[in-house]
Amino acid sequence: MAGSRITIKDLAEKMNLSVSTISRALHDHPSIGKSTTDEVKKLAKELGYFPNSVASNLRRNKTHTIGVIVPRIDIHFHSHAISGIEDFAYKSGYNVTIFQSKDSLEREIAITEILQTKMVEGVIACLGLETTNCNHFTKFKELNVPLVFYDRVSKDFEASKVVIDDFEAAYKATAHLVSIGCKRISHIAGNQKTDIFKLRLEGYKAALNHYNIPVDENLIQYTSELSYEEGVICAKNILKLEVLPDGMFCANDYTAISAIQVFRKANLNIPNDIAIVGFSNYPISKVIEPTLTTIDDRAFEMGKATAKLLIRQIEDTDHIISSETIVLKTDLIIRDSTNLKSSGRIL
Amino acid sequence: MAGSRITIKDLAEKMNLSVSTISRALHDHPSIGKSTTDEVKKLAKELGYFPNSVASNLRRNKTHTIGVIVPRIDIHFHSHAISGIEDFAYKSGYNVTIFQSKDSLEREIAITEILQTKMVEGVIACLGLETTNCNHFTKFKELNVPLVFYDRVSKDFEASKVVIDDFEAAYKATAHLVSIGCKRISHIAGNQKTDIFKLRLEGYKAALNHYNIPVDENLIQYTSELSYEEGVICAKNILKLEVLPDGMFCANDYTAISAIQVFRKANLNIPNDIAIVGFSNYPISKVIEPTLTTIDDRAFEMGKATAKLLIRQIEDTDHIISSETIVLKTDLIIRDSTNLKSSGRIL
DNA sequence: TTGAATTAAGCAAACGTTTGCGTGAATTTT
DNA sequence: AAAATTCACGCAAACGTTTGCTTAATTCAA
Repeated sequence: MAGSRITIKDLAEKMNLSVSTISRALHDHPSIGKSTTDEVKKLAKELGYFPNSVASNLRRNKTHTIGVIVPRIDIHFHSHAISGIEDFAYKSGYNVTIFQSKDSLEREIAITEILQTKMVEGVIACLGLETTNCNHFTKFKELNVPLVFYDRVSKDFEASKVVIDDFEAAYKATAHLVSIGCKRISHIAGNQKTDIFKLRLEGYKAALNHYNIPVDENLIQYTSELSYEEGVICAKNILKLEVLPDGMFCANDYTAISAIQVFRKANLNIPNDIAIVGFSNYPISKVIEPTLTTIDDRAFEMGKATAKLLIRQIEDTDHIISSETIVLKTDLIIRDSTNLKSSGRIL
Repeated sequence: MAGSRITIKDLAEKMNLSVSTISRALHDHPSIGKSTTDEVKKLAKELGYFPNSVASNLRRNKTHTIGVIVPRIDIHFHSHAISGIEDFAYKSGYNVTIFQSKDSLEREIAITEILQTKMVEGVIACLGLETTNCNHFTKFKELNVPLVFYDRVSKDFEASKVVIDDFEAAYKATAHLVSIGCKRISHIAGNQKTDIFKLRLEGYKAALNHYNIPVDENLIQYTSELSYEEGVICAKNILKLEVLPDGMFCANDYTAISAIQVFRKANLNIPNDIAIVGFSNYPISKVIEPTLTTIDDRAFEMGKATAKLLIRQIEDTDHIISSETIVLKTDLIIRDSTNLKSSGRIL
């Protein structure tokens, strides 16, 4: 499509210089005279020359491009992570090419194959739900292209990772419920094929254990996608119990919100009858009524940290780093959904 | 970084064939014998050969890459639009490289310059808030690289565009308020430097005119970013009026929600005291209490339509299309925030 | 049994840069 | 004034593909 793009060759002909001289002049190479350098640049500007980075990439074996694979772009968490990735990458002179796996293993594999052909200098990935093994990522190791996973990572695959401490966050959330006096704490869990949701469940259980509260499987609802709709179903299931819980930790904010609403429609008071903690700090959480206590998952920060780590590995020429795992701190944001009124439950 | 990538040349040497034969065999060129074609492919697979698309791109003058410029990725609307873009592009064999302008004109310009060097085959852009003229996009025209704007477009710049009919949507939203009996309708407006927000204001005014309701500037609140926080301020300003409005059309959902909450805290009933319509159909809108009547802005569809139009133009070899504008229909989604109880206001 | 057509492959240029090496000329050193 | 150094630039290969043009061998038609 490049209509009649000006090339270095054109400049060379116009100036009766060799292409190598032009190239060097444009890069301020010291072996080119100051005056010619200036004239070359001047002419380049006049003619509207701009370099063809594809050619340059080929020759220099560098693309300054990183490939990003996410399940879906339109999920709040990922769009924020991607924003962090793009922002850091841009400032470091890298471009990001984005692919969504749509949680399909097949598509995820196809994407890795595309990335392989594109000479990307690094890859960032967040695993799809269907992904249980990471064999399709080994090619990047073989090719020496740095790879960093974020959020949904594989325990079994040795690679750099950036995660939040889901276990600790869930523990913290559950402990918070205990600390305000909850004795029967329910949990809406995510897909247990995904480590992060497994960890959230484990953190929940660990906190209960620590406070000598028996784990009651009846209080645990499992979902496959943690969708709002699934949350409604889970909450309704909870309502069917003979003895209701007095606290609830949900593996994301959507389910927490649906639970709030189902419970309120059943004339339960949040937090006094059931205190609720979500996970992710979605914008909605500070707007819902009551505002939702939740875990801030640091999506933007995570994206930024991921890009930073990746670029460090790309630019670490002596390949000393083999793999590195960064665990980001989370924050428990306490809001009204766990803010018991003094008139509330007796501790 | 490409450690020891297998190239066509390697295959050629191993098989005592020329590189051109290998290349043709890999592409099922008819002038290569069936048997050699098969053998070449077999060896390619064995050795783990995969093409270097950078080299191929350079030679063929095609990158199958489209560049996307958005203000921010982490805004719900854009993340959905990008999702639509990526999805359609992927299925059509294109990759997307994403940049966020952060609403900075300077950065937007810098991005267009980067894109120019990258041989992208097409560009999709949503203008940043600071962008008032589009001179930095003319280079794409000159280079014959197709360009499609979406959502925030420039009236003065001739190019393909995909938009929703903001005027009609705003008109529809306002008319809906009138239809349920509102007589004093307020508006929270967006940045008037941006066409879409101007159109929303105009649609609002047009509907009032049509129903012979005088436009009262006191009822119109202007914001610069339509943020939640600005919405709170606007709503509080409205509360200071001597005569309160009985309806309100907000240029986005965030401000609508903040208004709902401010009004409720002031002991006003939504919708009976003030009925409220938002804009964009953010996920939060169907979850807030009361659920919010709003305009569905078709973000995903818009992204998809944009990518479709762009790719059509890329592949339209005889460059017949000069520019095309697609206007997407919007839907008014009626929910509780305008669902007057029969016990409500007397019509 | 020729000549023509077909088949299967190779040669080499091209895409636009970058870069190691080479080379005269100008400048400096001794 | 000769030698050494520096300066400013050119030559040509290279990055990995693709592709127009040839070419040699085979097959076919008459």
